[in-house]
Amino acid sequence: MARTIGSSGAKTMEAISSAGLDLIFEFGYEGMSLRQLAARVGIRQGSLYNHIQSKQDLLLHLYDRHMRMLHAALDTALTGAGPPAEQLATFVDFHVSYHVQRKREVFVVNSELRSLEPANYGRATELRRQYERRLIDILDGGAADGTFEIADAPVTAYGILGMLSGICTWYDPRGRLDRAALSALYVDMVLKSVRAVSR
Amino acid sequence: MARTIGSSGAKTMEAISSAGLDLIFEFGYEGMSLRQLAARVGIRQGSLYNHIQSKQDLLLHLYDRHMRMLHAALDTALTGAGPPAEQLATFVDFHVSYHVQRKREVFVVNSELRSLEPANYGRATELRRQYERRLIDILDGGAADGTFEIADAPVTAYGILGMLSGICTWYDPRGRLDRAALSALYVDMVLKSVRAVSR
DNA sequence: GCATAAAACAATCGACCGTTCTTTTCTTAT
DNA sequence: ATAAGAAAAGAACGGTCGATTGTTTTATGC
Repeated sequence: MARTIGSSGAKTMEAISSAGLDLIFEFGYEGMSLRQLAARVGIRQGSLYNHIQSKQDLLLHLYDRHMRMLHAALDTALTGAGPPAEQLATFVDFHVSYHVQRKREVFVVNSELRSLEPANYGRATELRRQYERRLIDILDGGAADGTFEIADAPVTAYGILGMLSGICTWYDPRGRLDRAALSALYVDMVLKSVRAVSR
Repeated sequence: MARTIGSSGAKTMEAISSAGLDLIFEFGYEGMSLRQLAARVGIRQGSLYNHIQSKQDLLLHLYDRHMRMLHAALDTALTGAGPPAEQLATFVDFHVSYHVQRKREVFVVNSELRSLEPANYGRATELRRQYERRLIDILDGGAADGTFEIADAPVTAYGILGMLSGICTWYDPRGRLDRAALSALYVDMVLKSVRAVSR
């Protein structure tokens, strides 16, 4: 026996990415073994190397894919947003929704940065820095026209992002709050925290 | 050669805990090897087992030690705090200060929970739940007497804790803000976010 | 100062790690 | 129909892992 009926490269790579995300979410990058991953995909461990160059390469692939999606989705969400308060509300709503829908991706990206090798780490943090920059710019804009009261835009941004990013560590879709209620709650909190007039 | 001059059980265990914290902070629990740890402590790897039962036991030890300190320190900080707004301000100030001073402990505890075996995991999350409970109670108190406007106390608490706990992932003591300034900024943000009258 | 316990050593275990290589089978374009 | 290439199986590799054992050395209480 060797190659099984119906196998296809693209589908297998997608299965590897998806299962890899699950396993890293559950056990961490170091804690996941390629044998585990192969077993879950339904192939032998050696066969993984028809699709990835190395374990590190898989992590980088997952990271890049996620960050590209995140930036693109944020672009779409912010298109046509008006004054700073509305921009901020839109940003928060987007961020919450994205984190609820993609818990695993976000958690992996936030917690496994340190497992990236130095060369990859630099590029990865730069992508994250760009994302943070988007929020800082919104805060600066609101501070400039007097909408917001902010002591330090970057630190405020880190605080907001920390608050929202924590969601993926505890949110349970079967819980008390649905996505919309959660988003509304956090939009309200954030706007108040920078003393913006609520929409 | 065997036991070295000046060796002492308690001192060695302390060195193991300290070095273990550093290594887990840097490489993660799965990423740290006991050989690495022993080398940093200055003993052979087998000698570690004179002080710990297993690698897992070390992680649990670090977790317990940290949580006990955290609860005790919070008790002290909250002693004699007055009305809800002051309690909340005290809580935030305490939490920020603690996170700044004990970056490594907090990061390890927050990010390596999943590496605890099921039996240990349950007890560990219970300790964390108790800590969250302290904040939820403060929020409930403020909501009851009209000081705070809160949609959902637990979710608000998770938001606040996420915001503050993120500090240990980016804070640099050599940076723009010192501990006091950082604390003041976050106290202000949190109080405003629940629409409490500032002190 | 001697007996006992504590703490370090060296050596080793089996298991598992990421990765490579060869062989076989399936798919697809001609 | 067939050749070519992709994708799988499967065996094997050198290393490293956490953990155990037996021995030797040091510290300490009587």
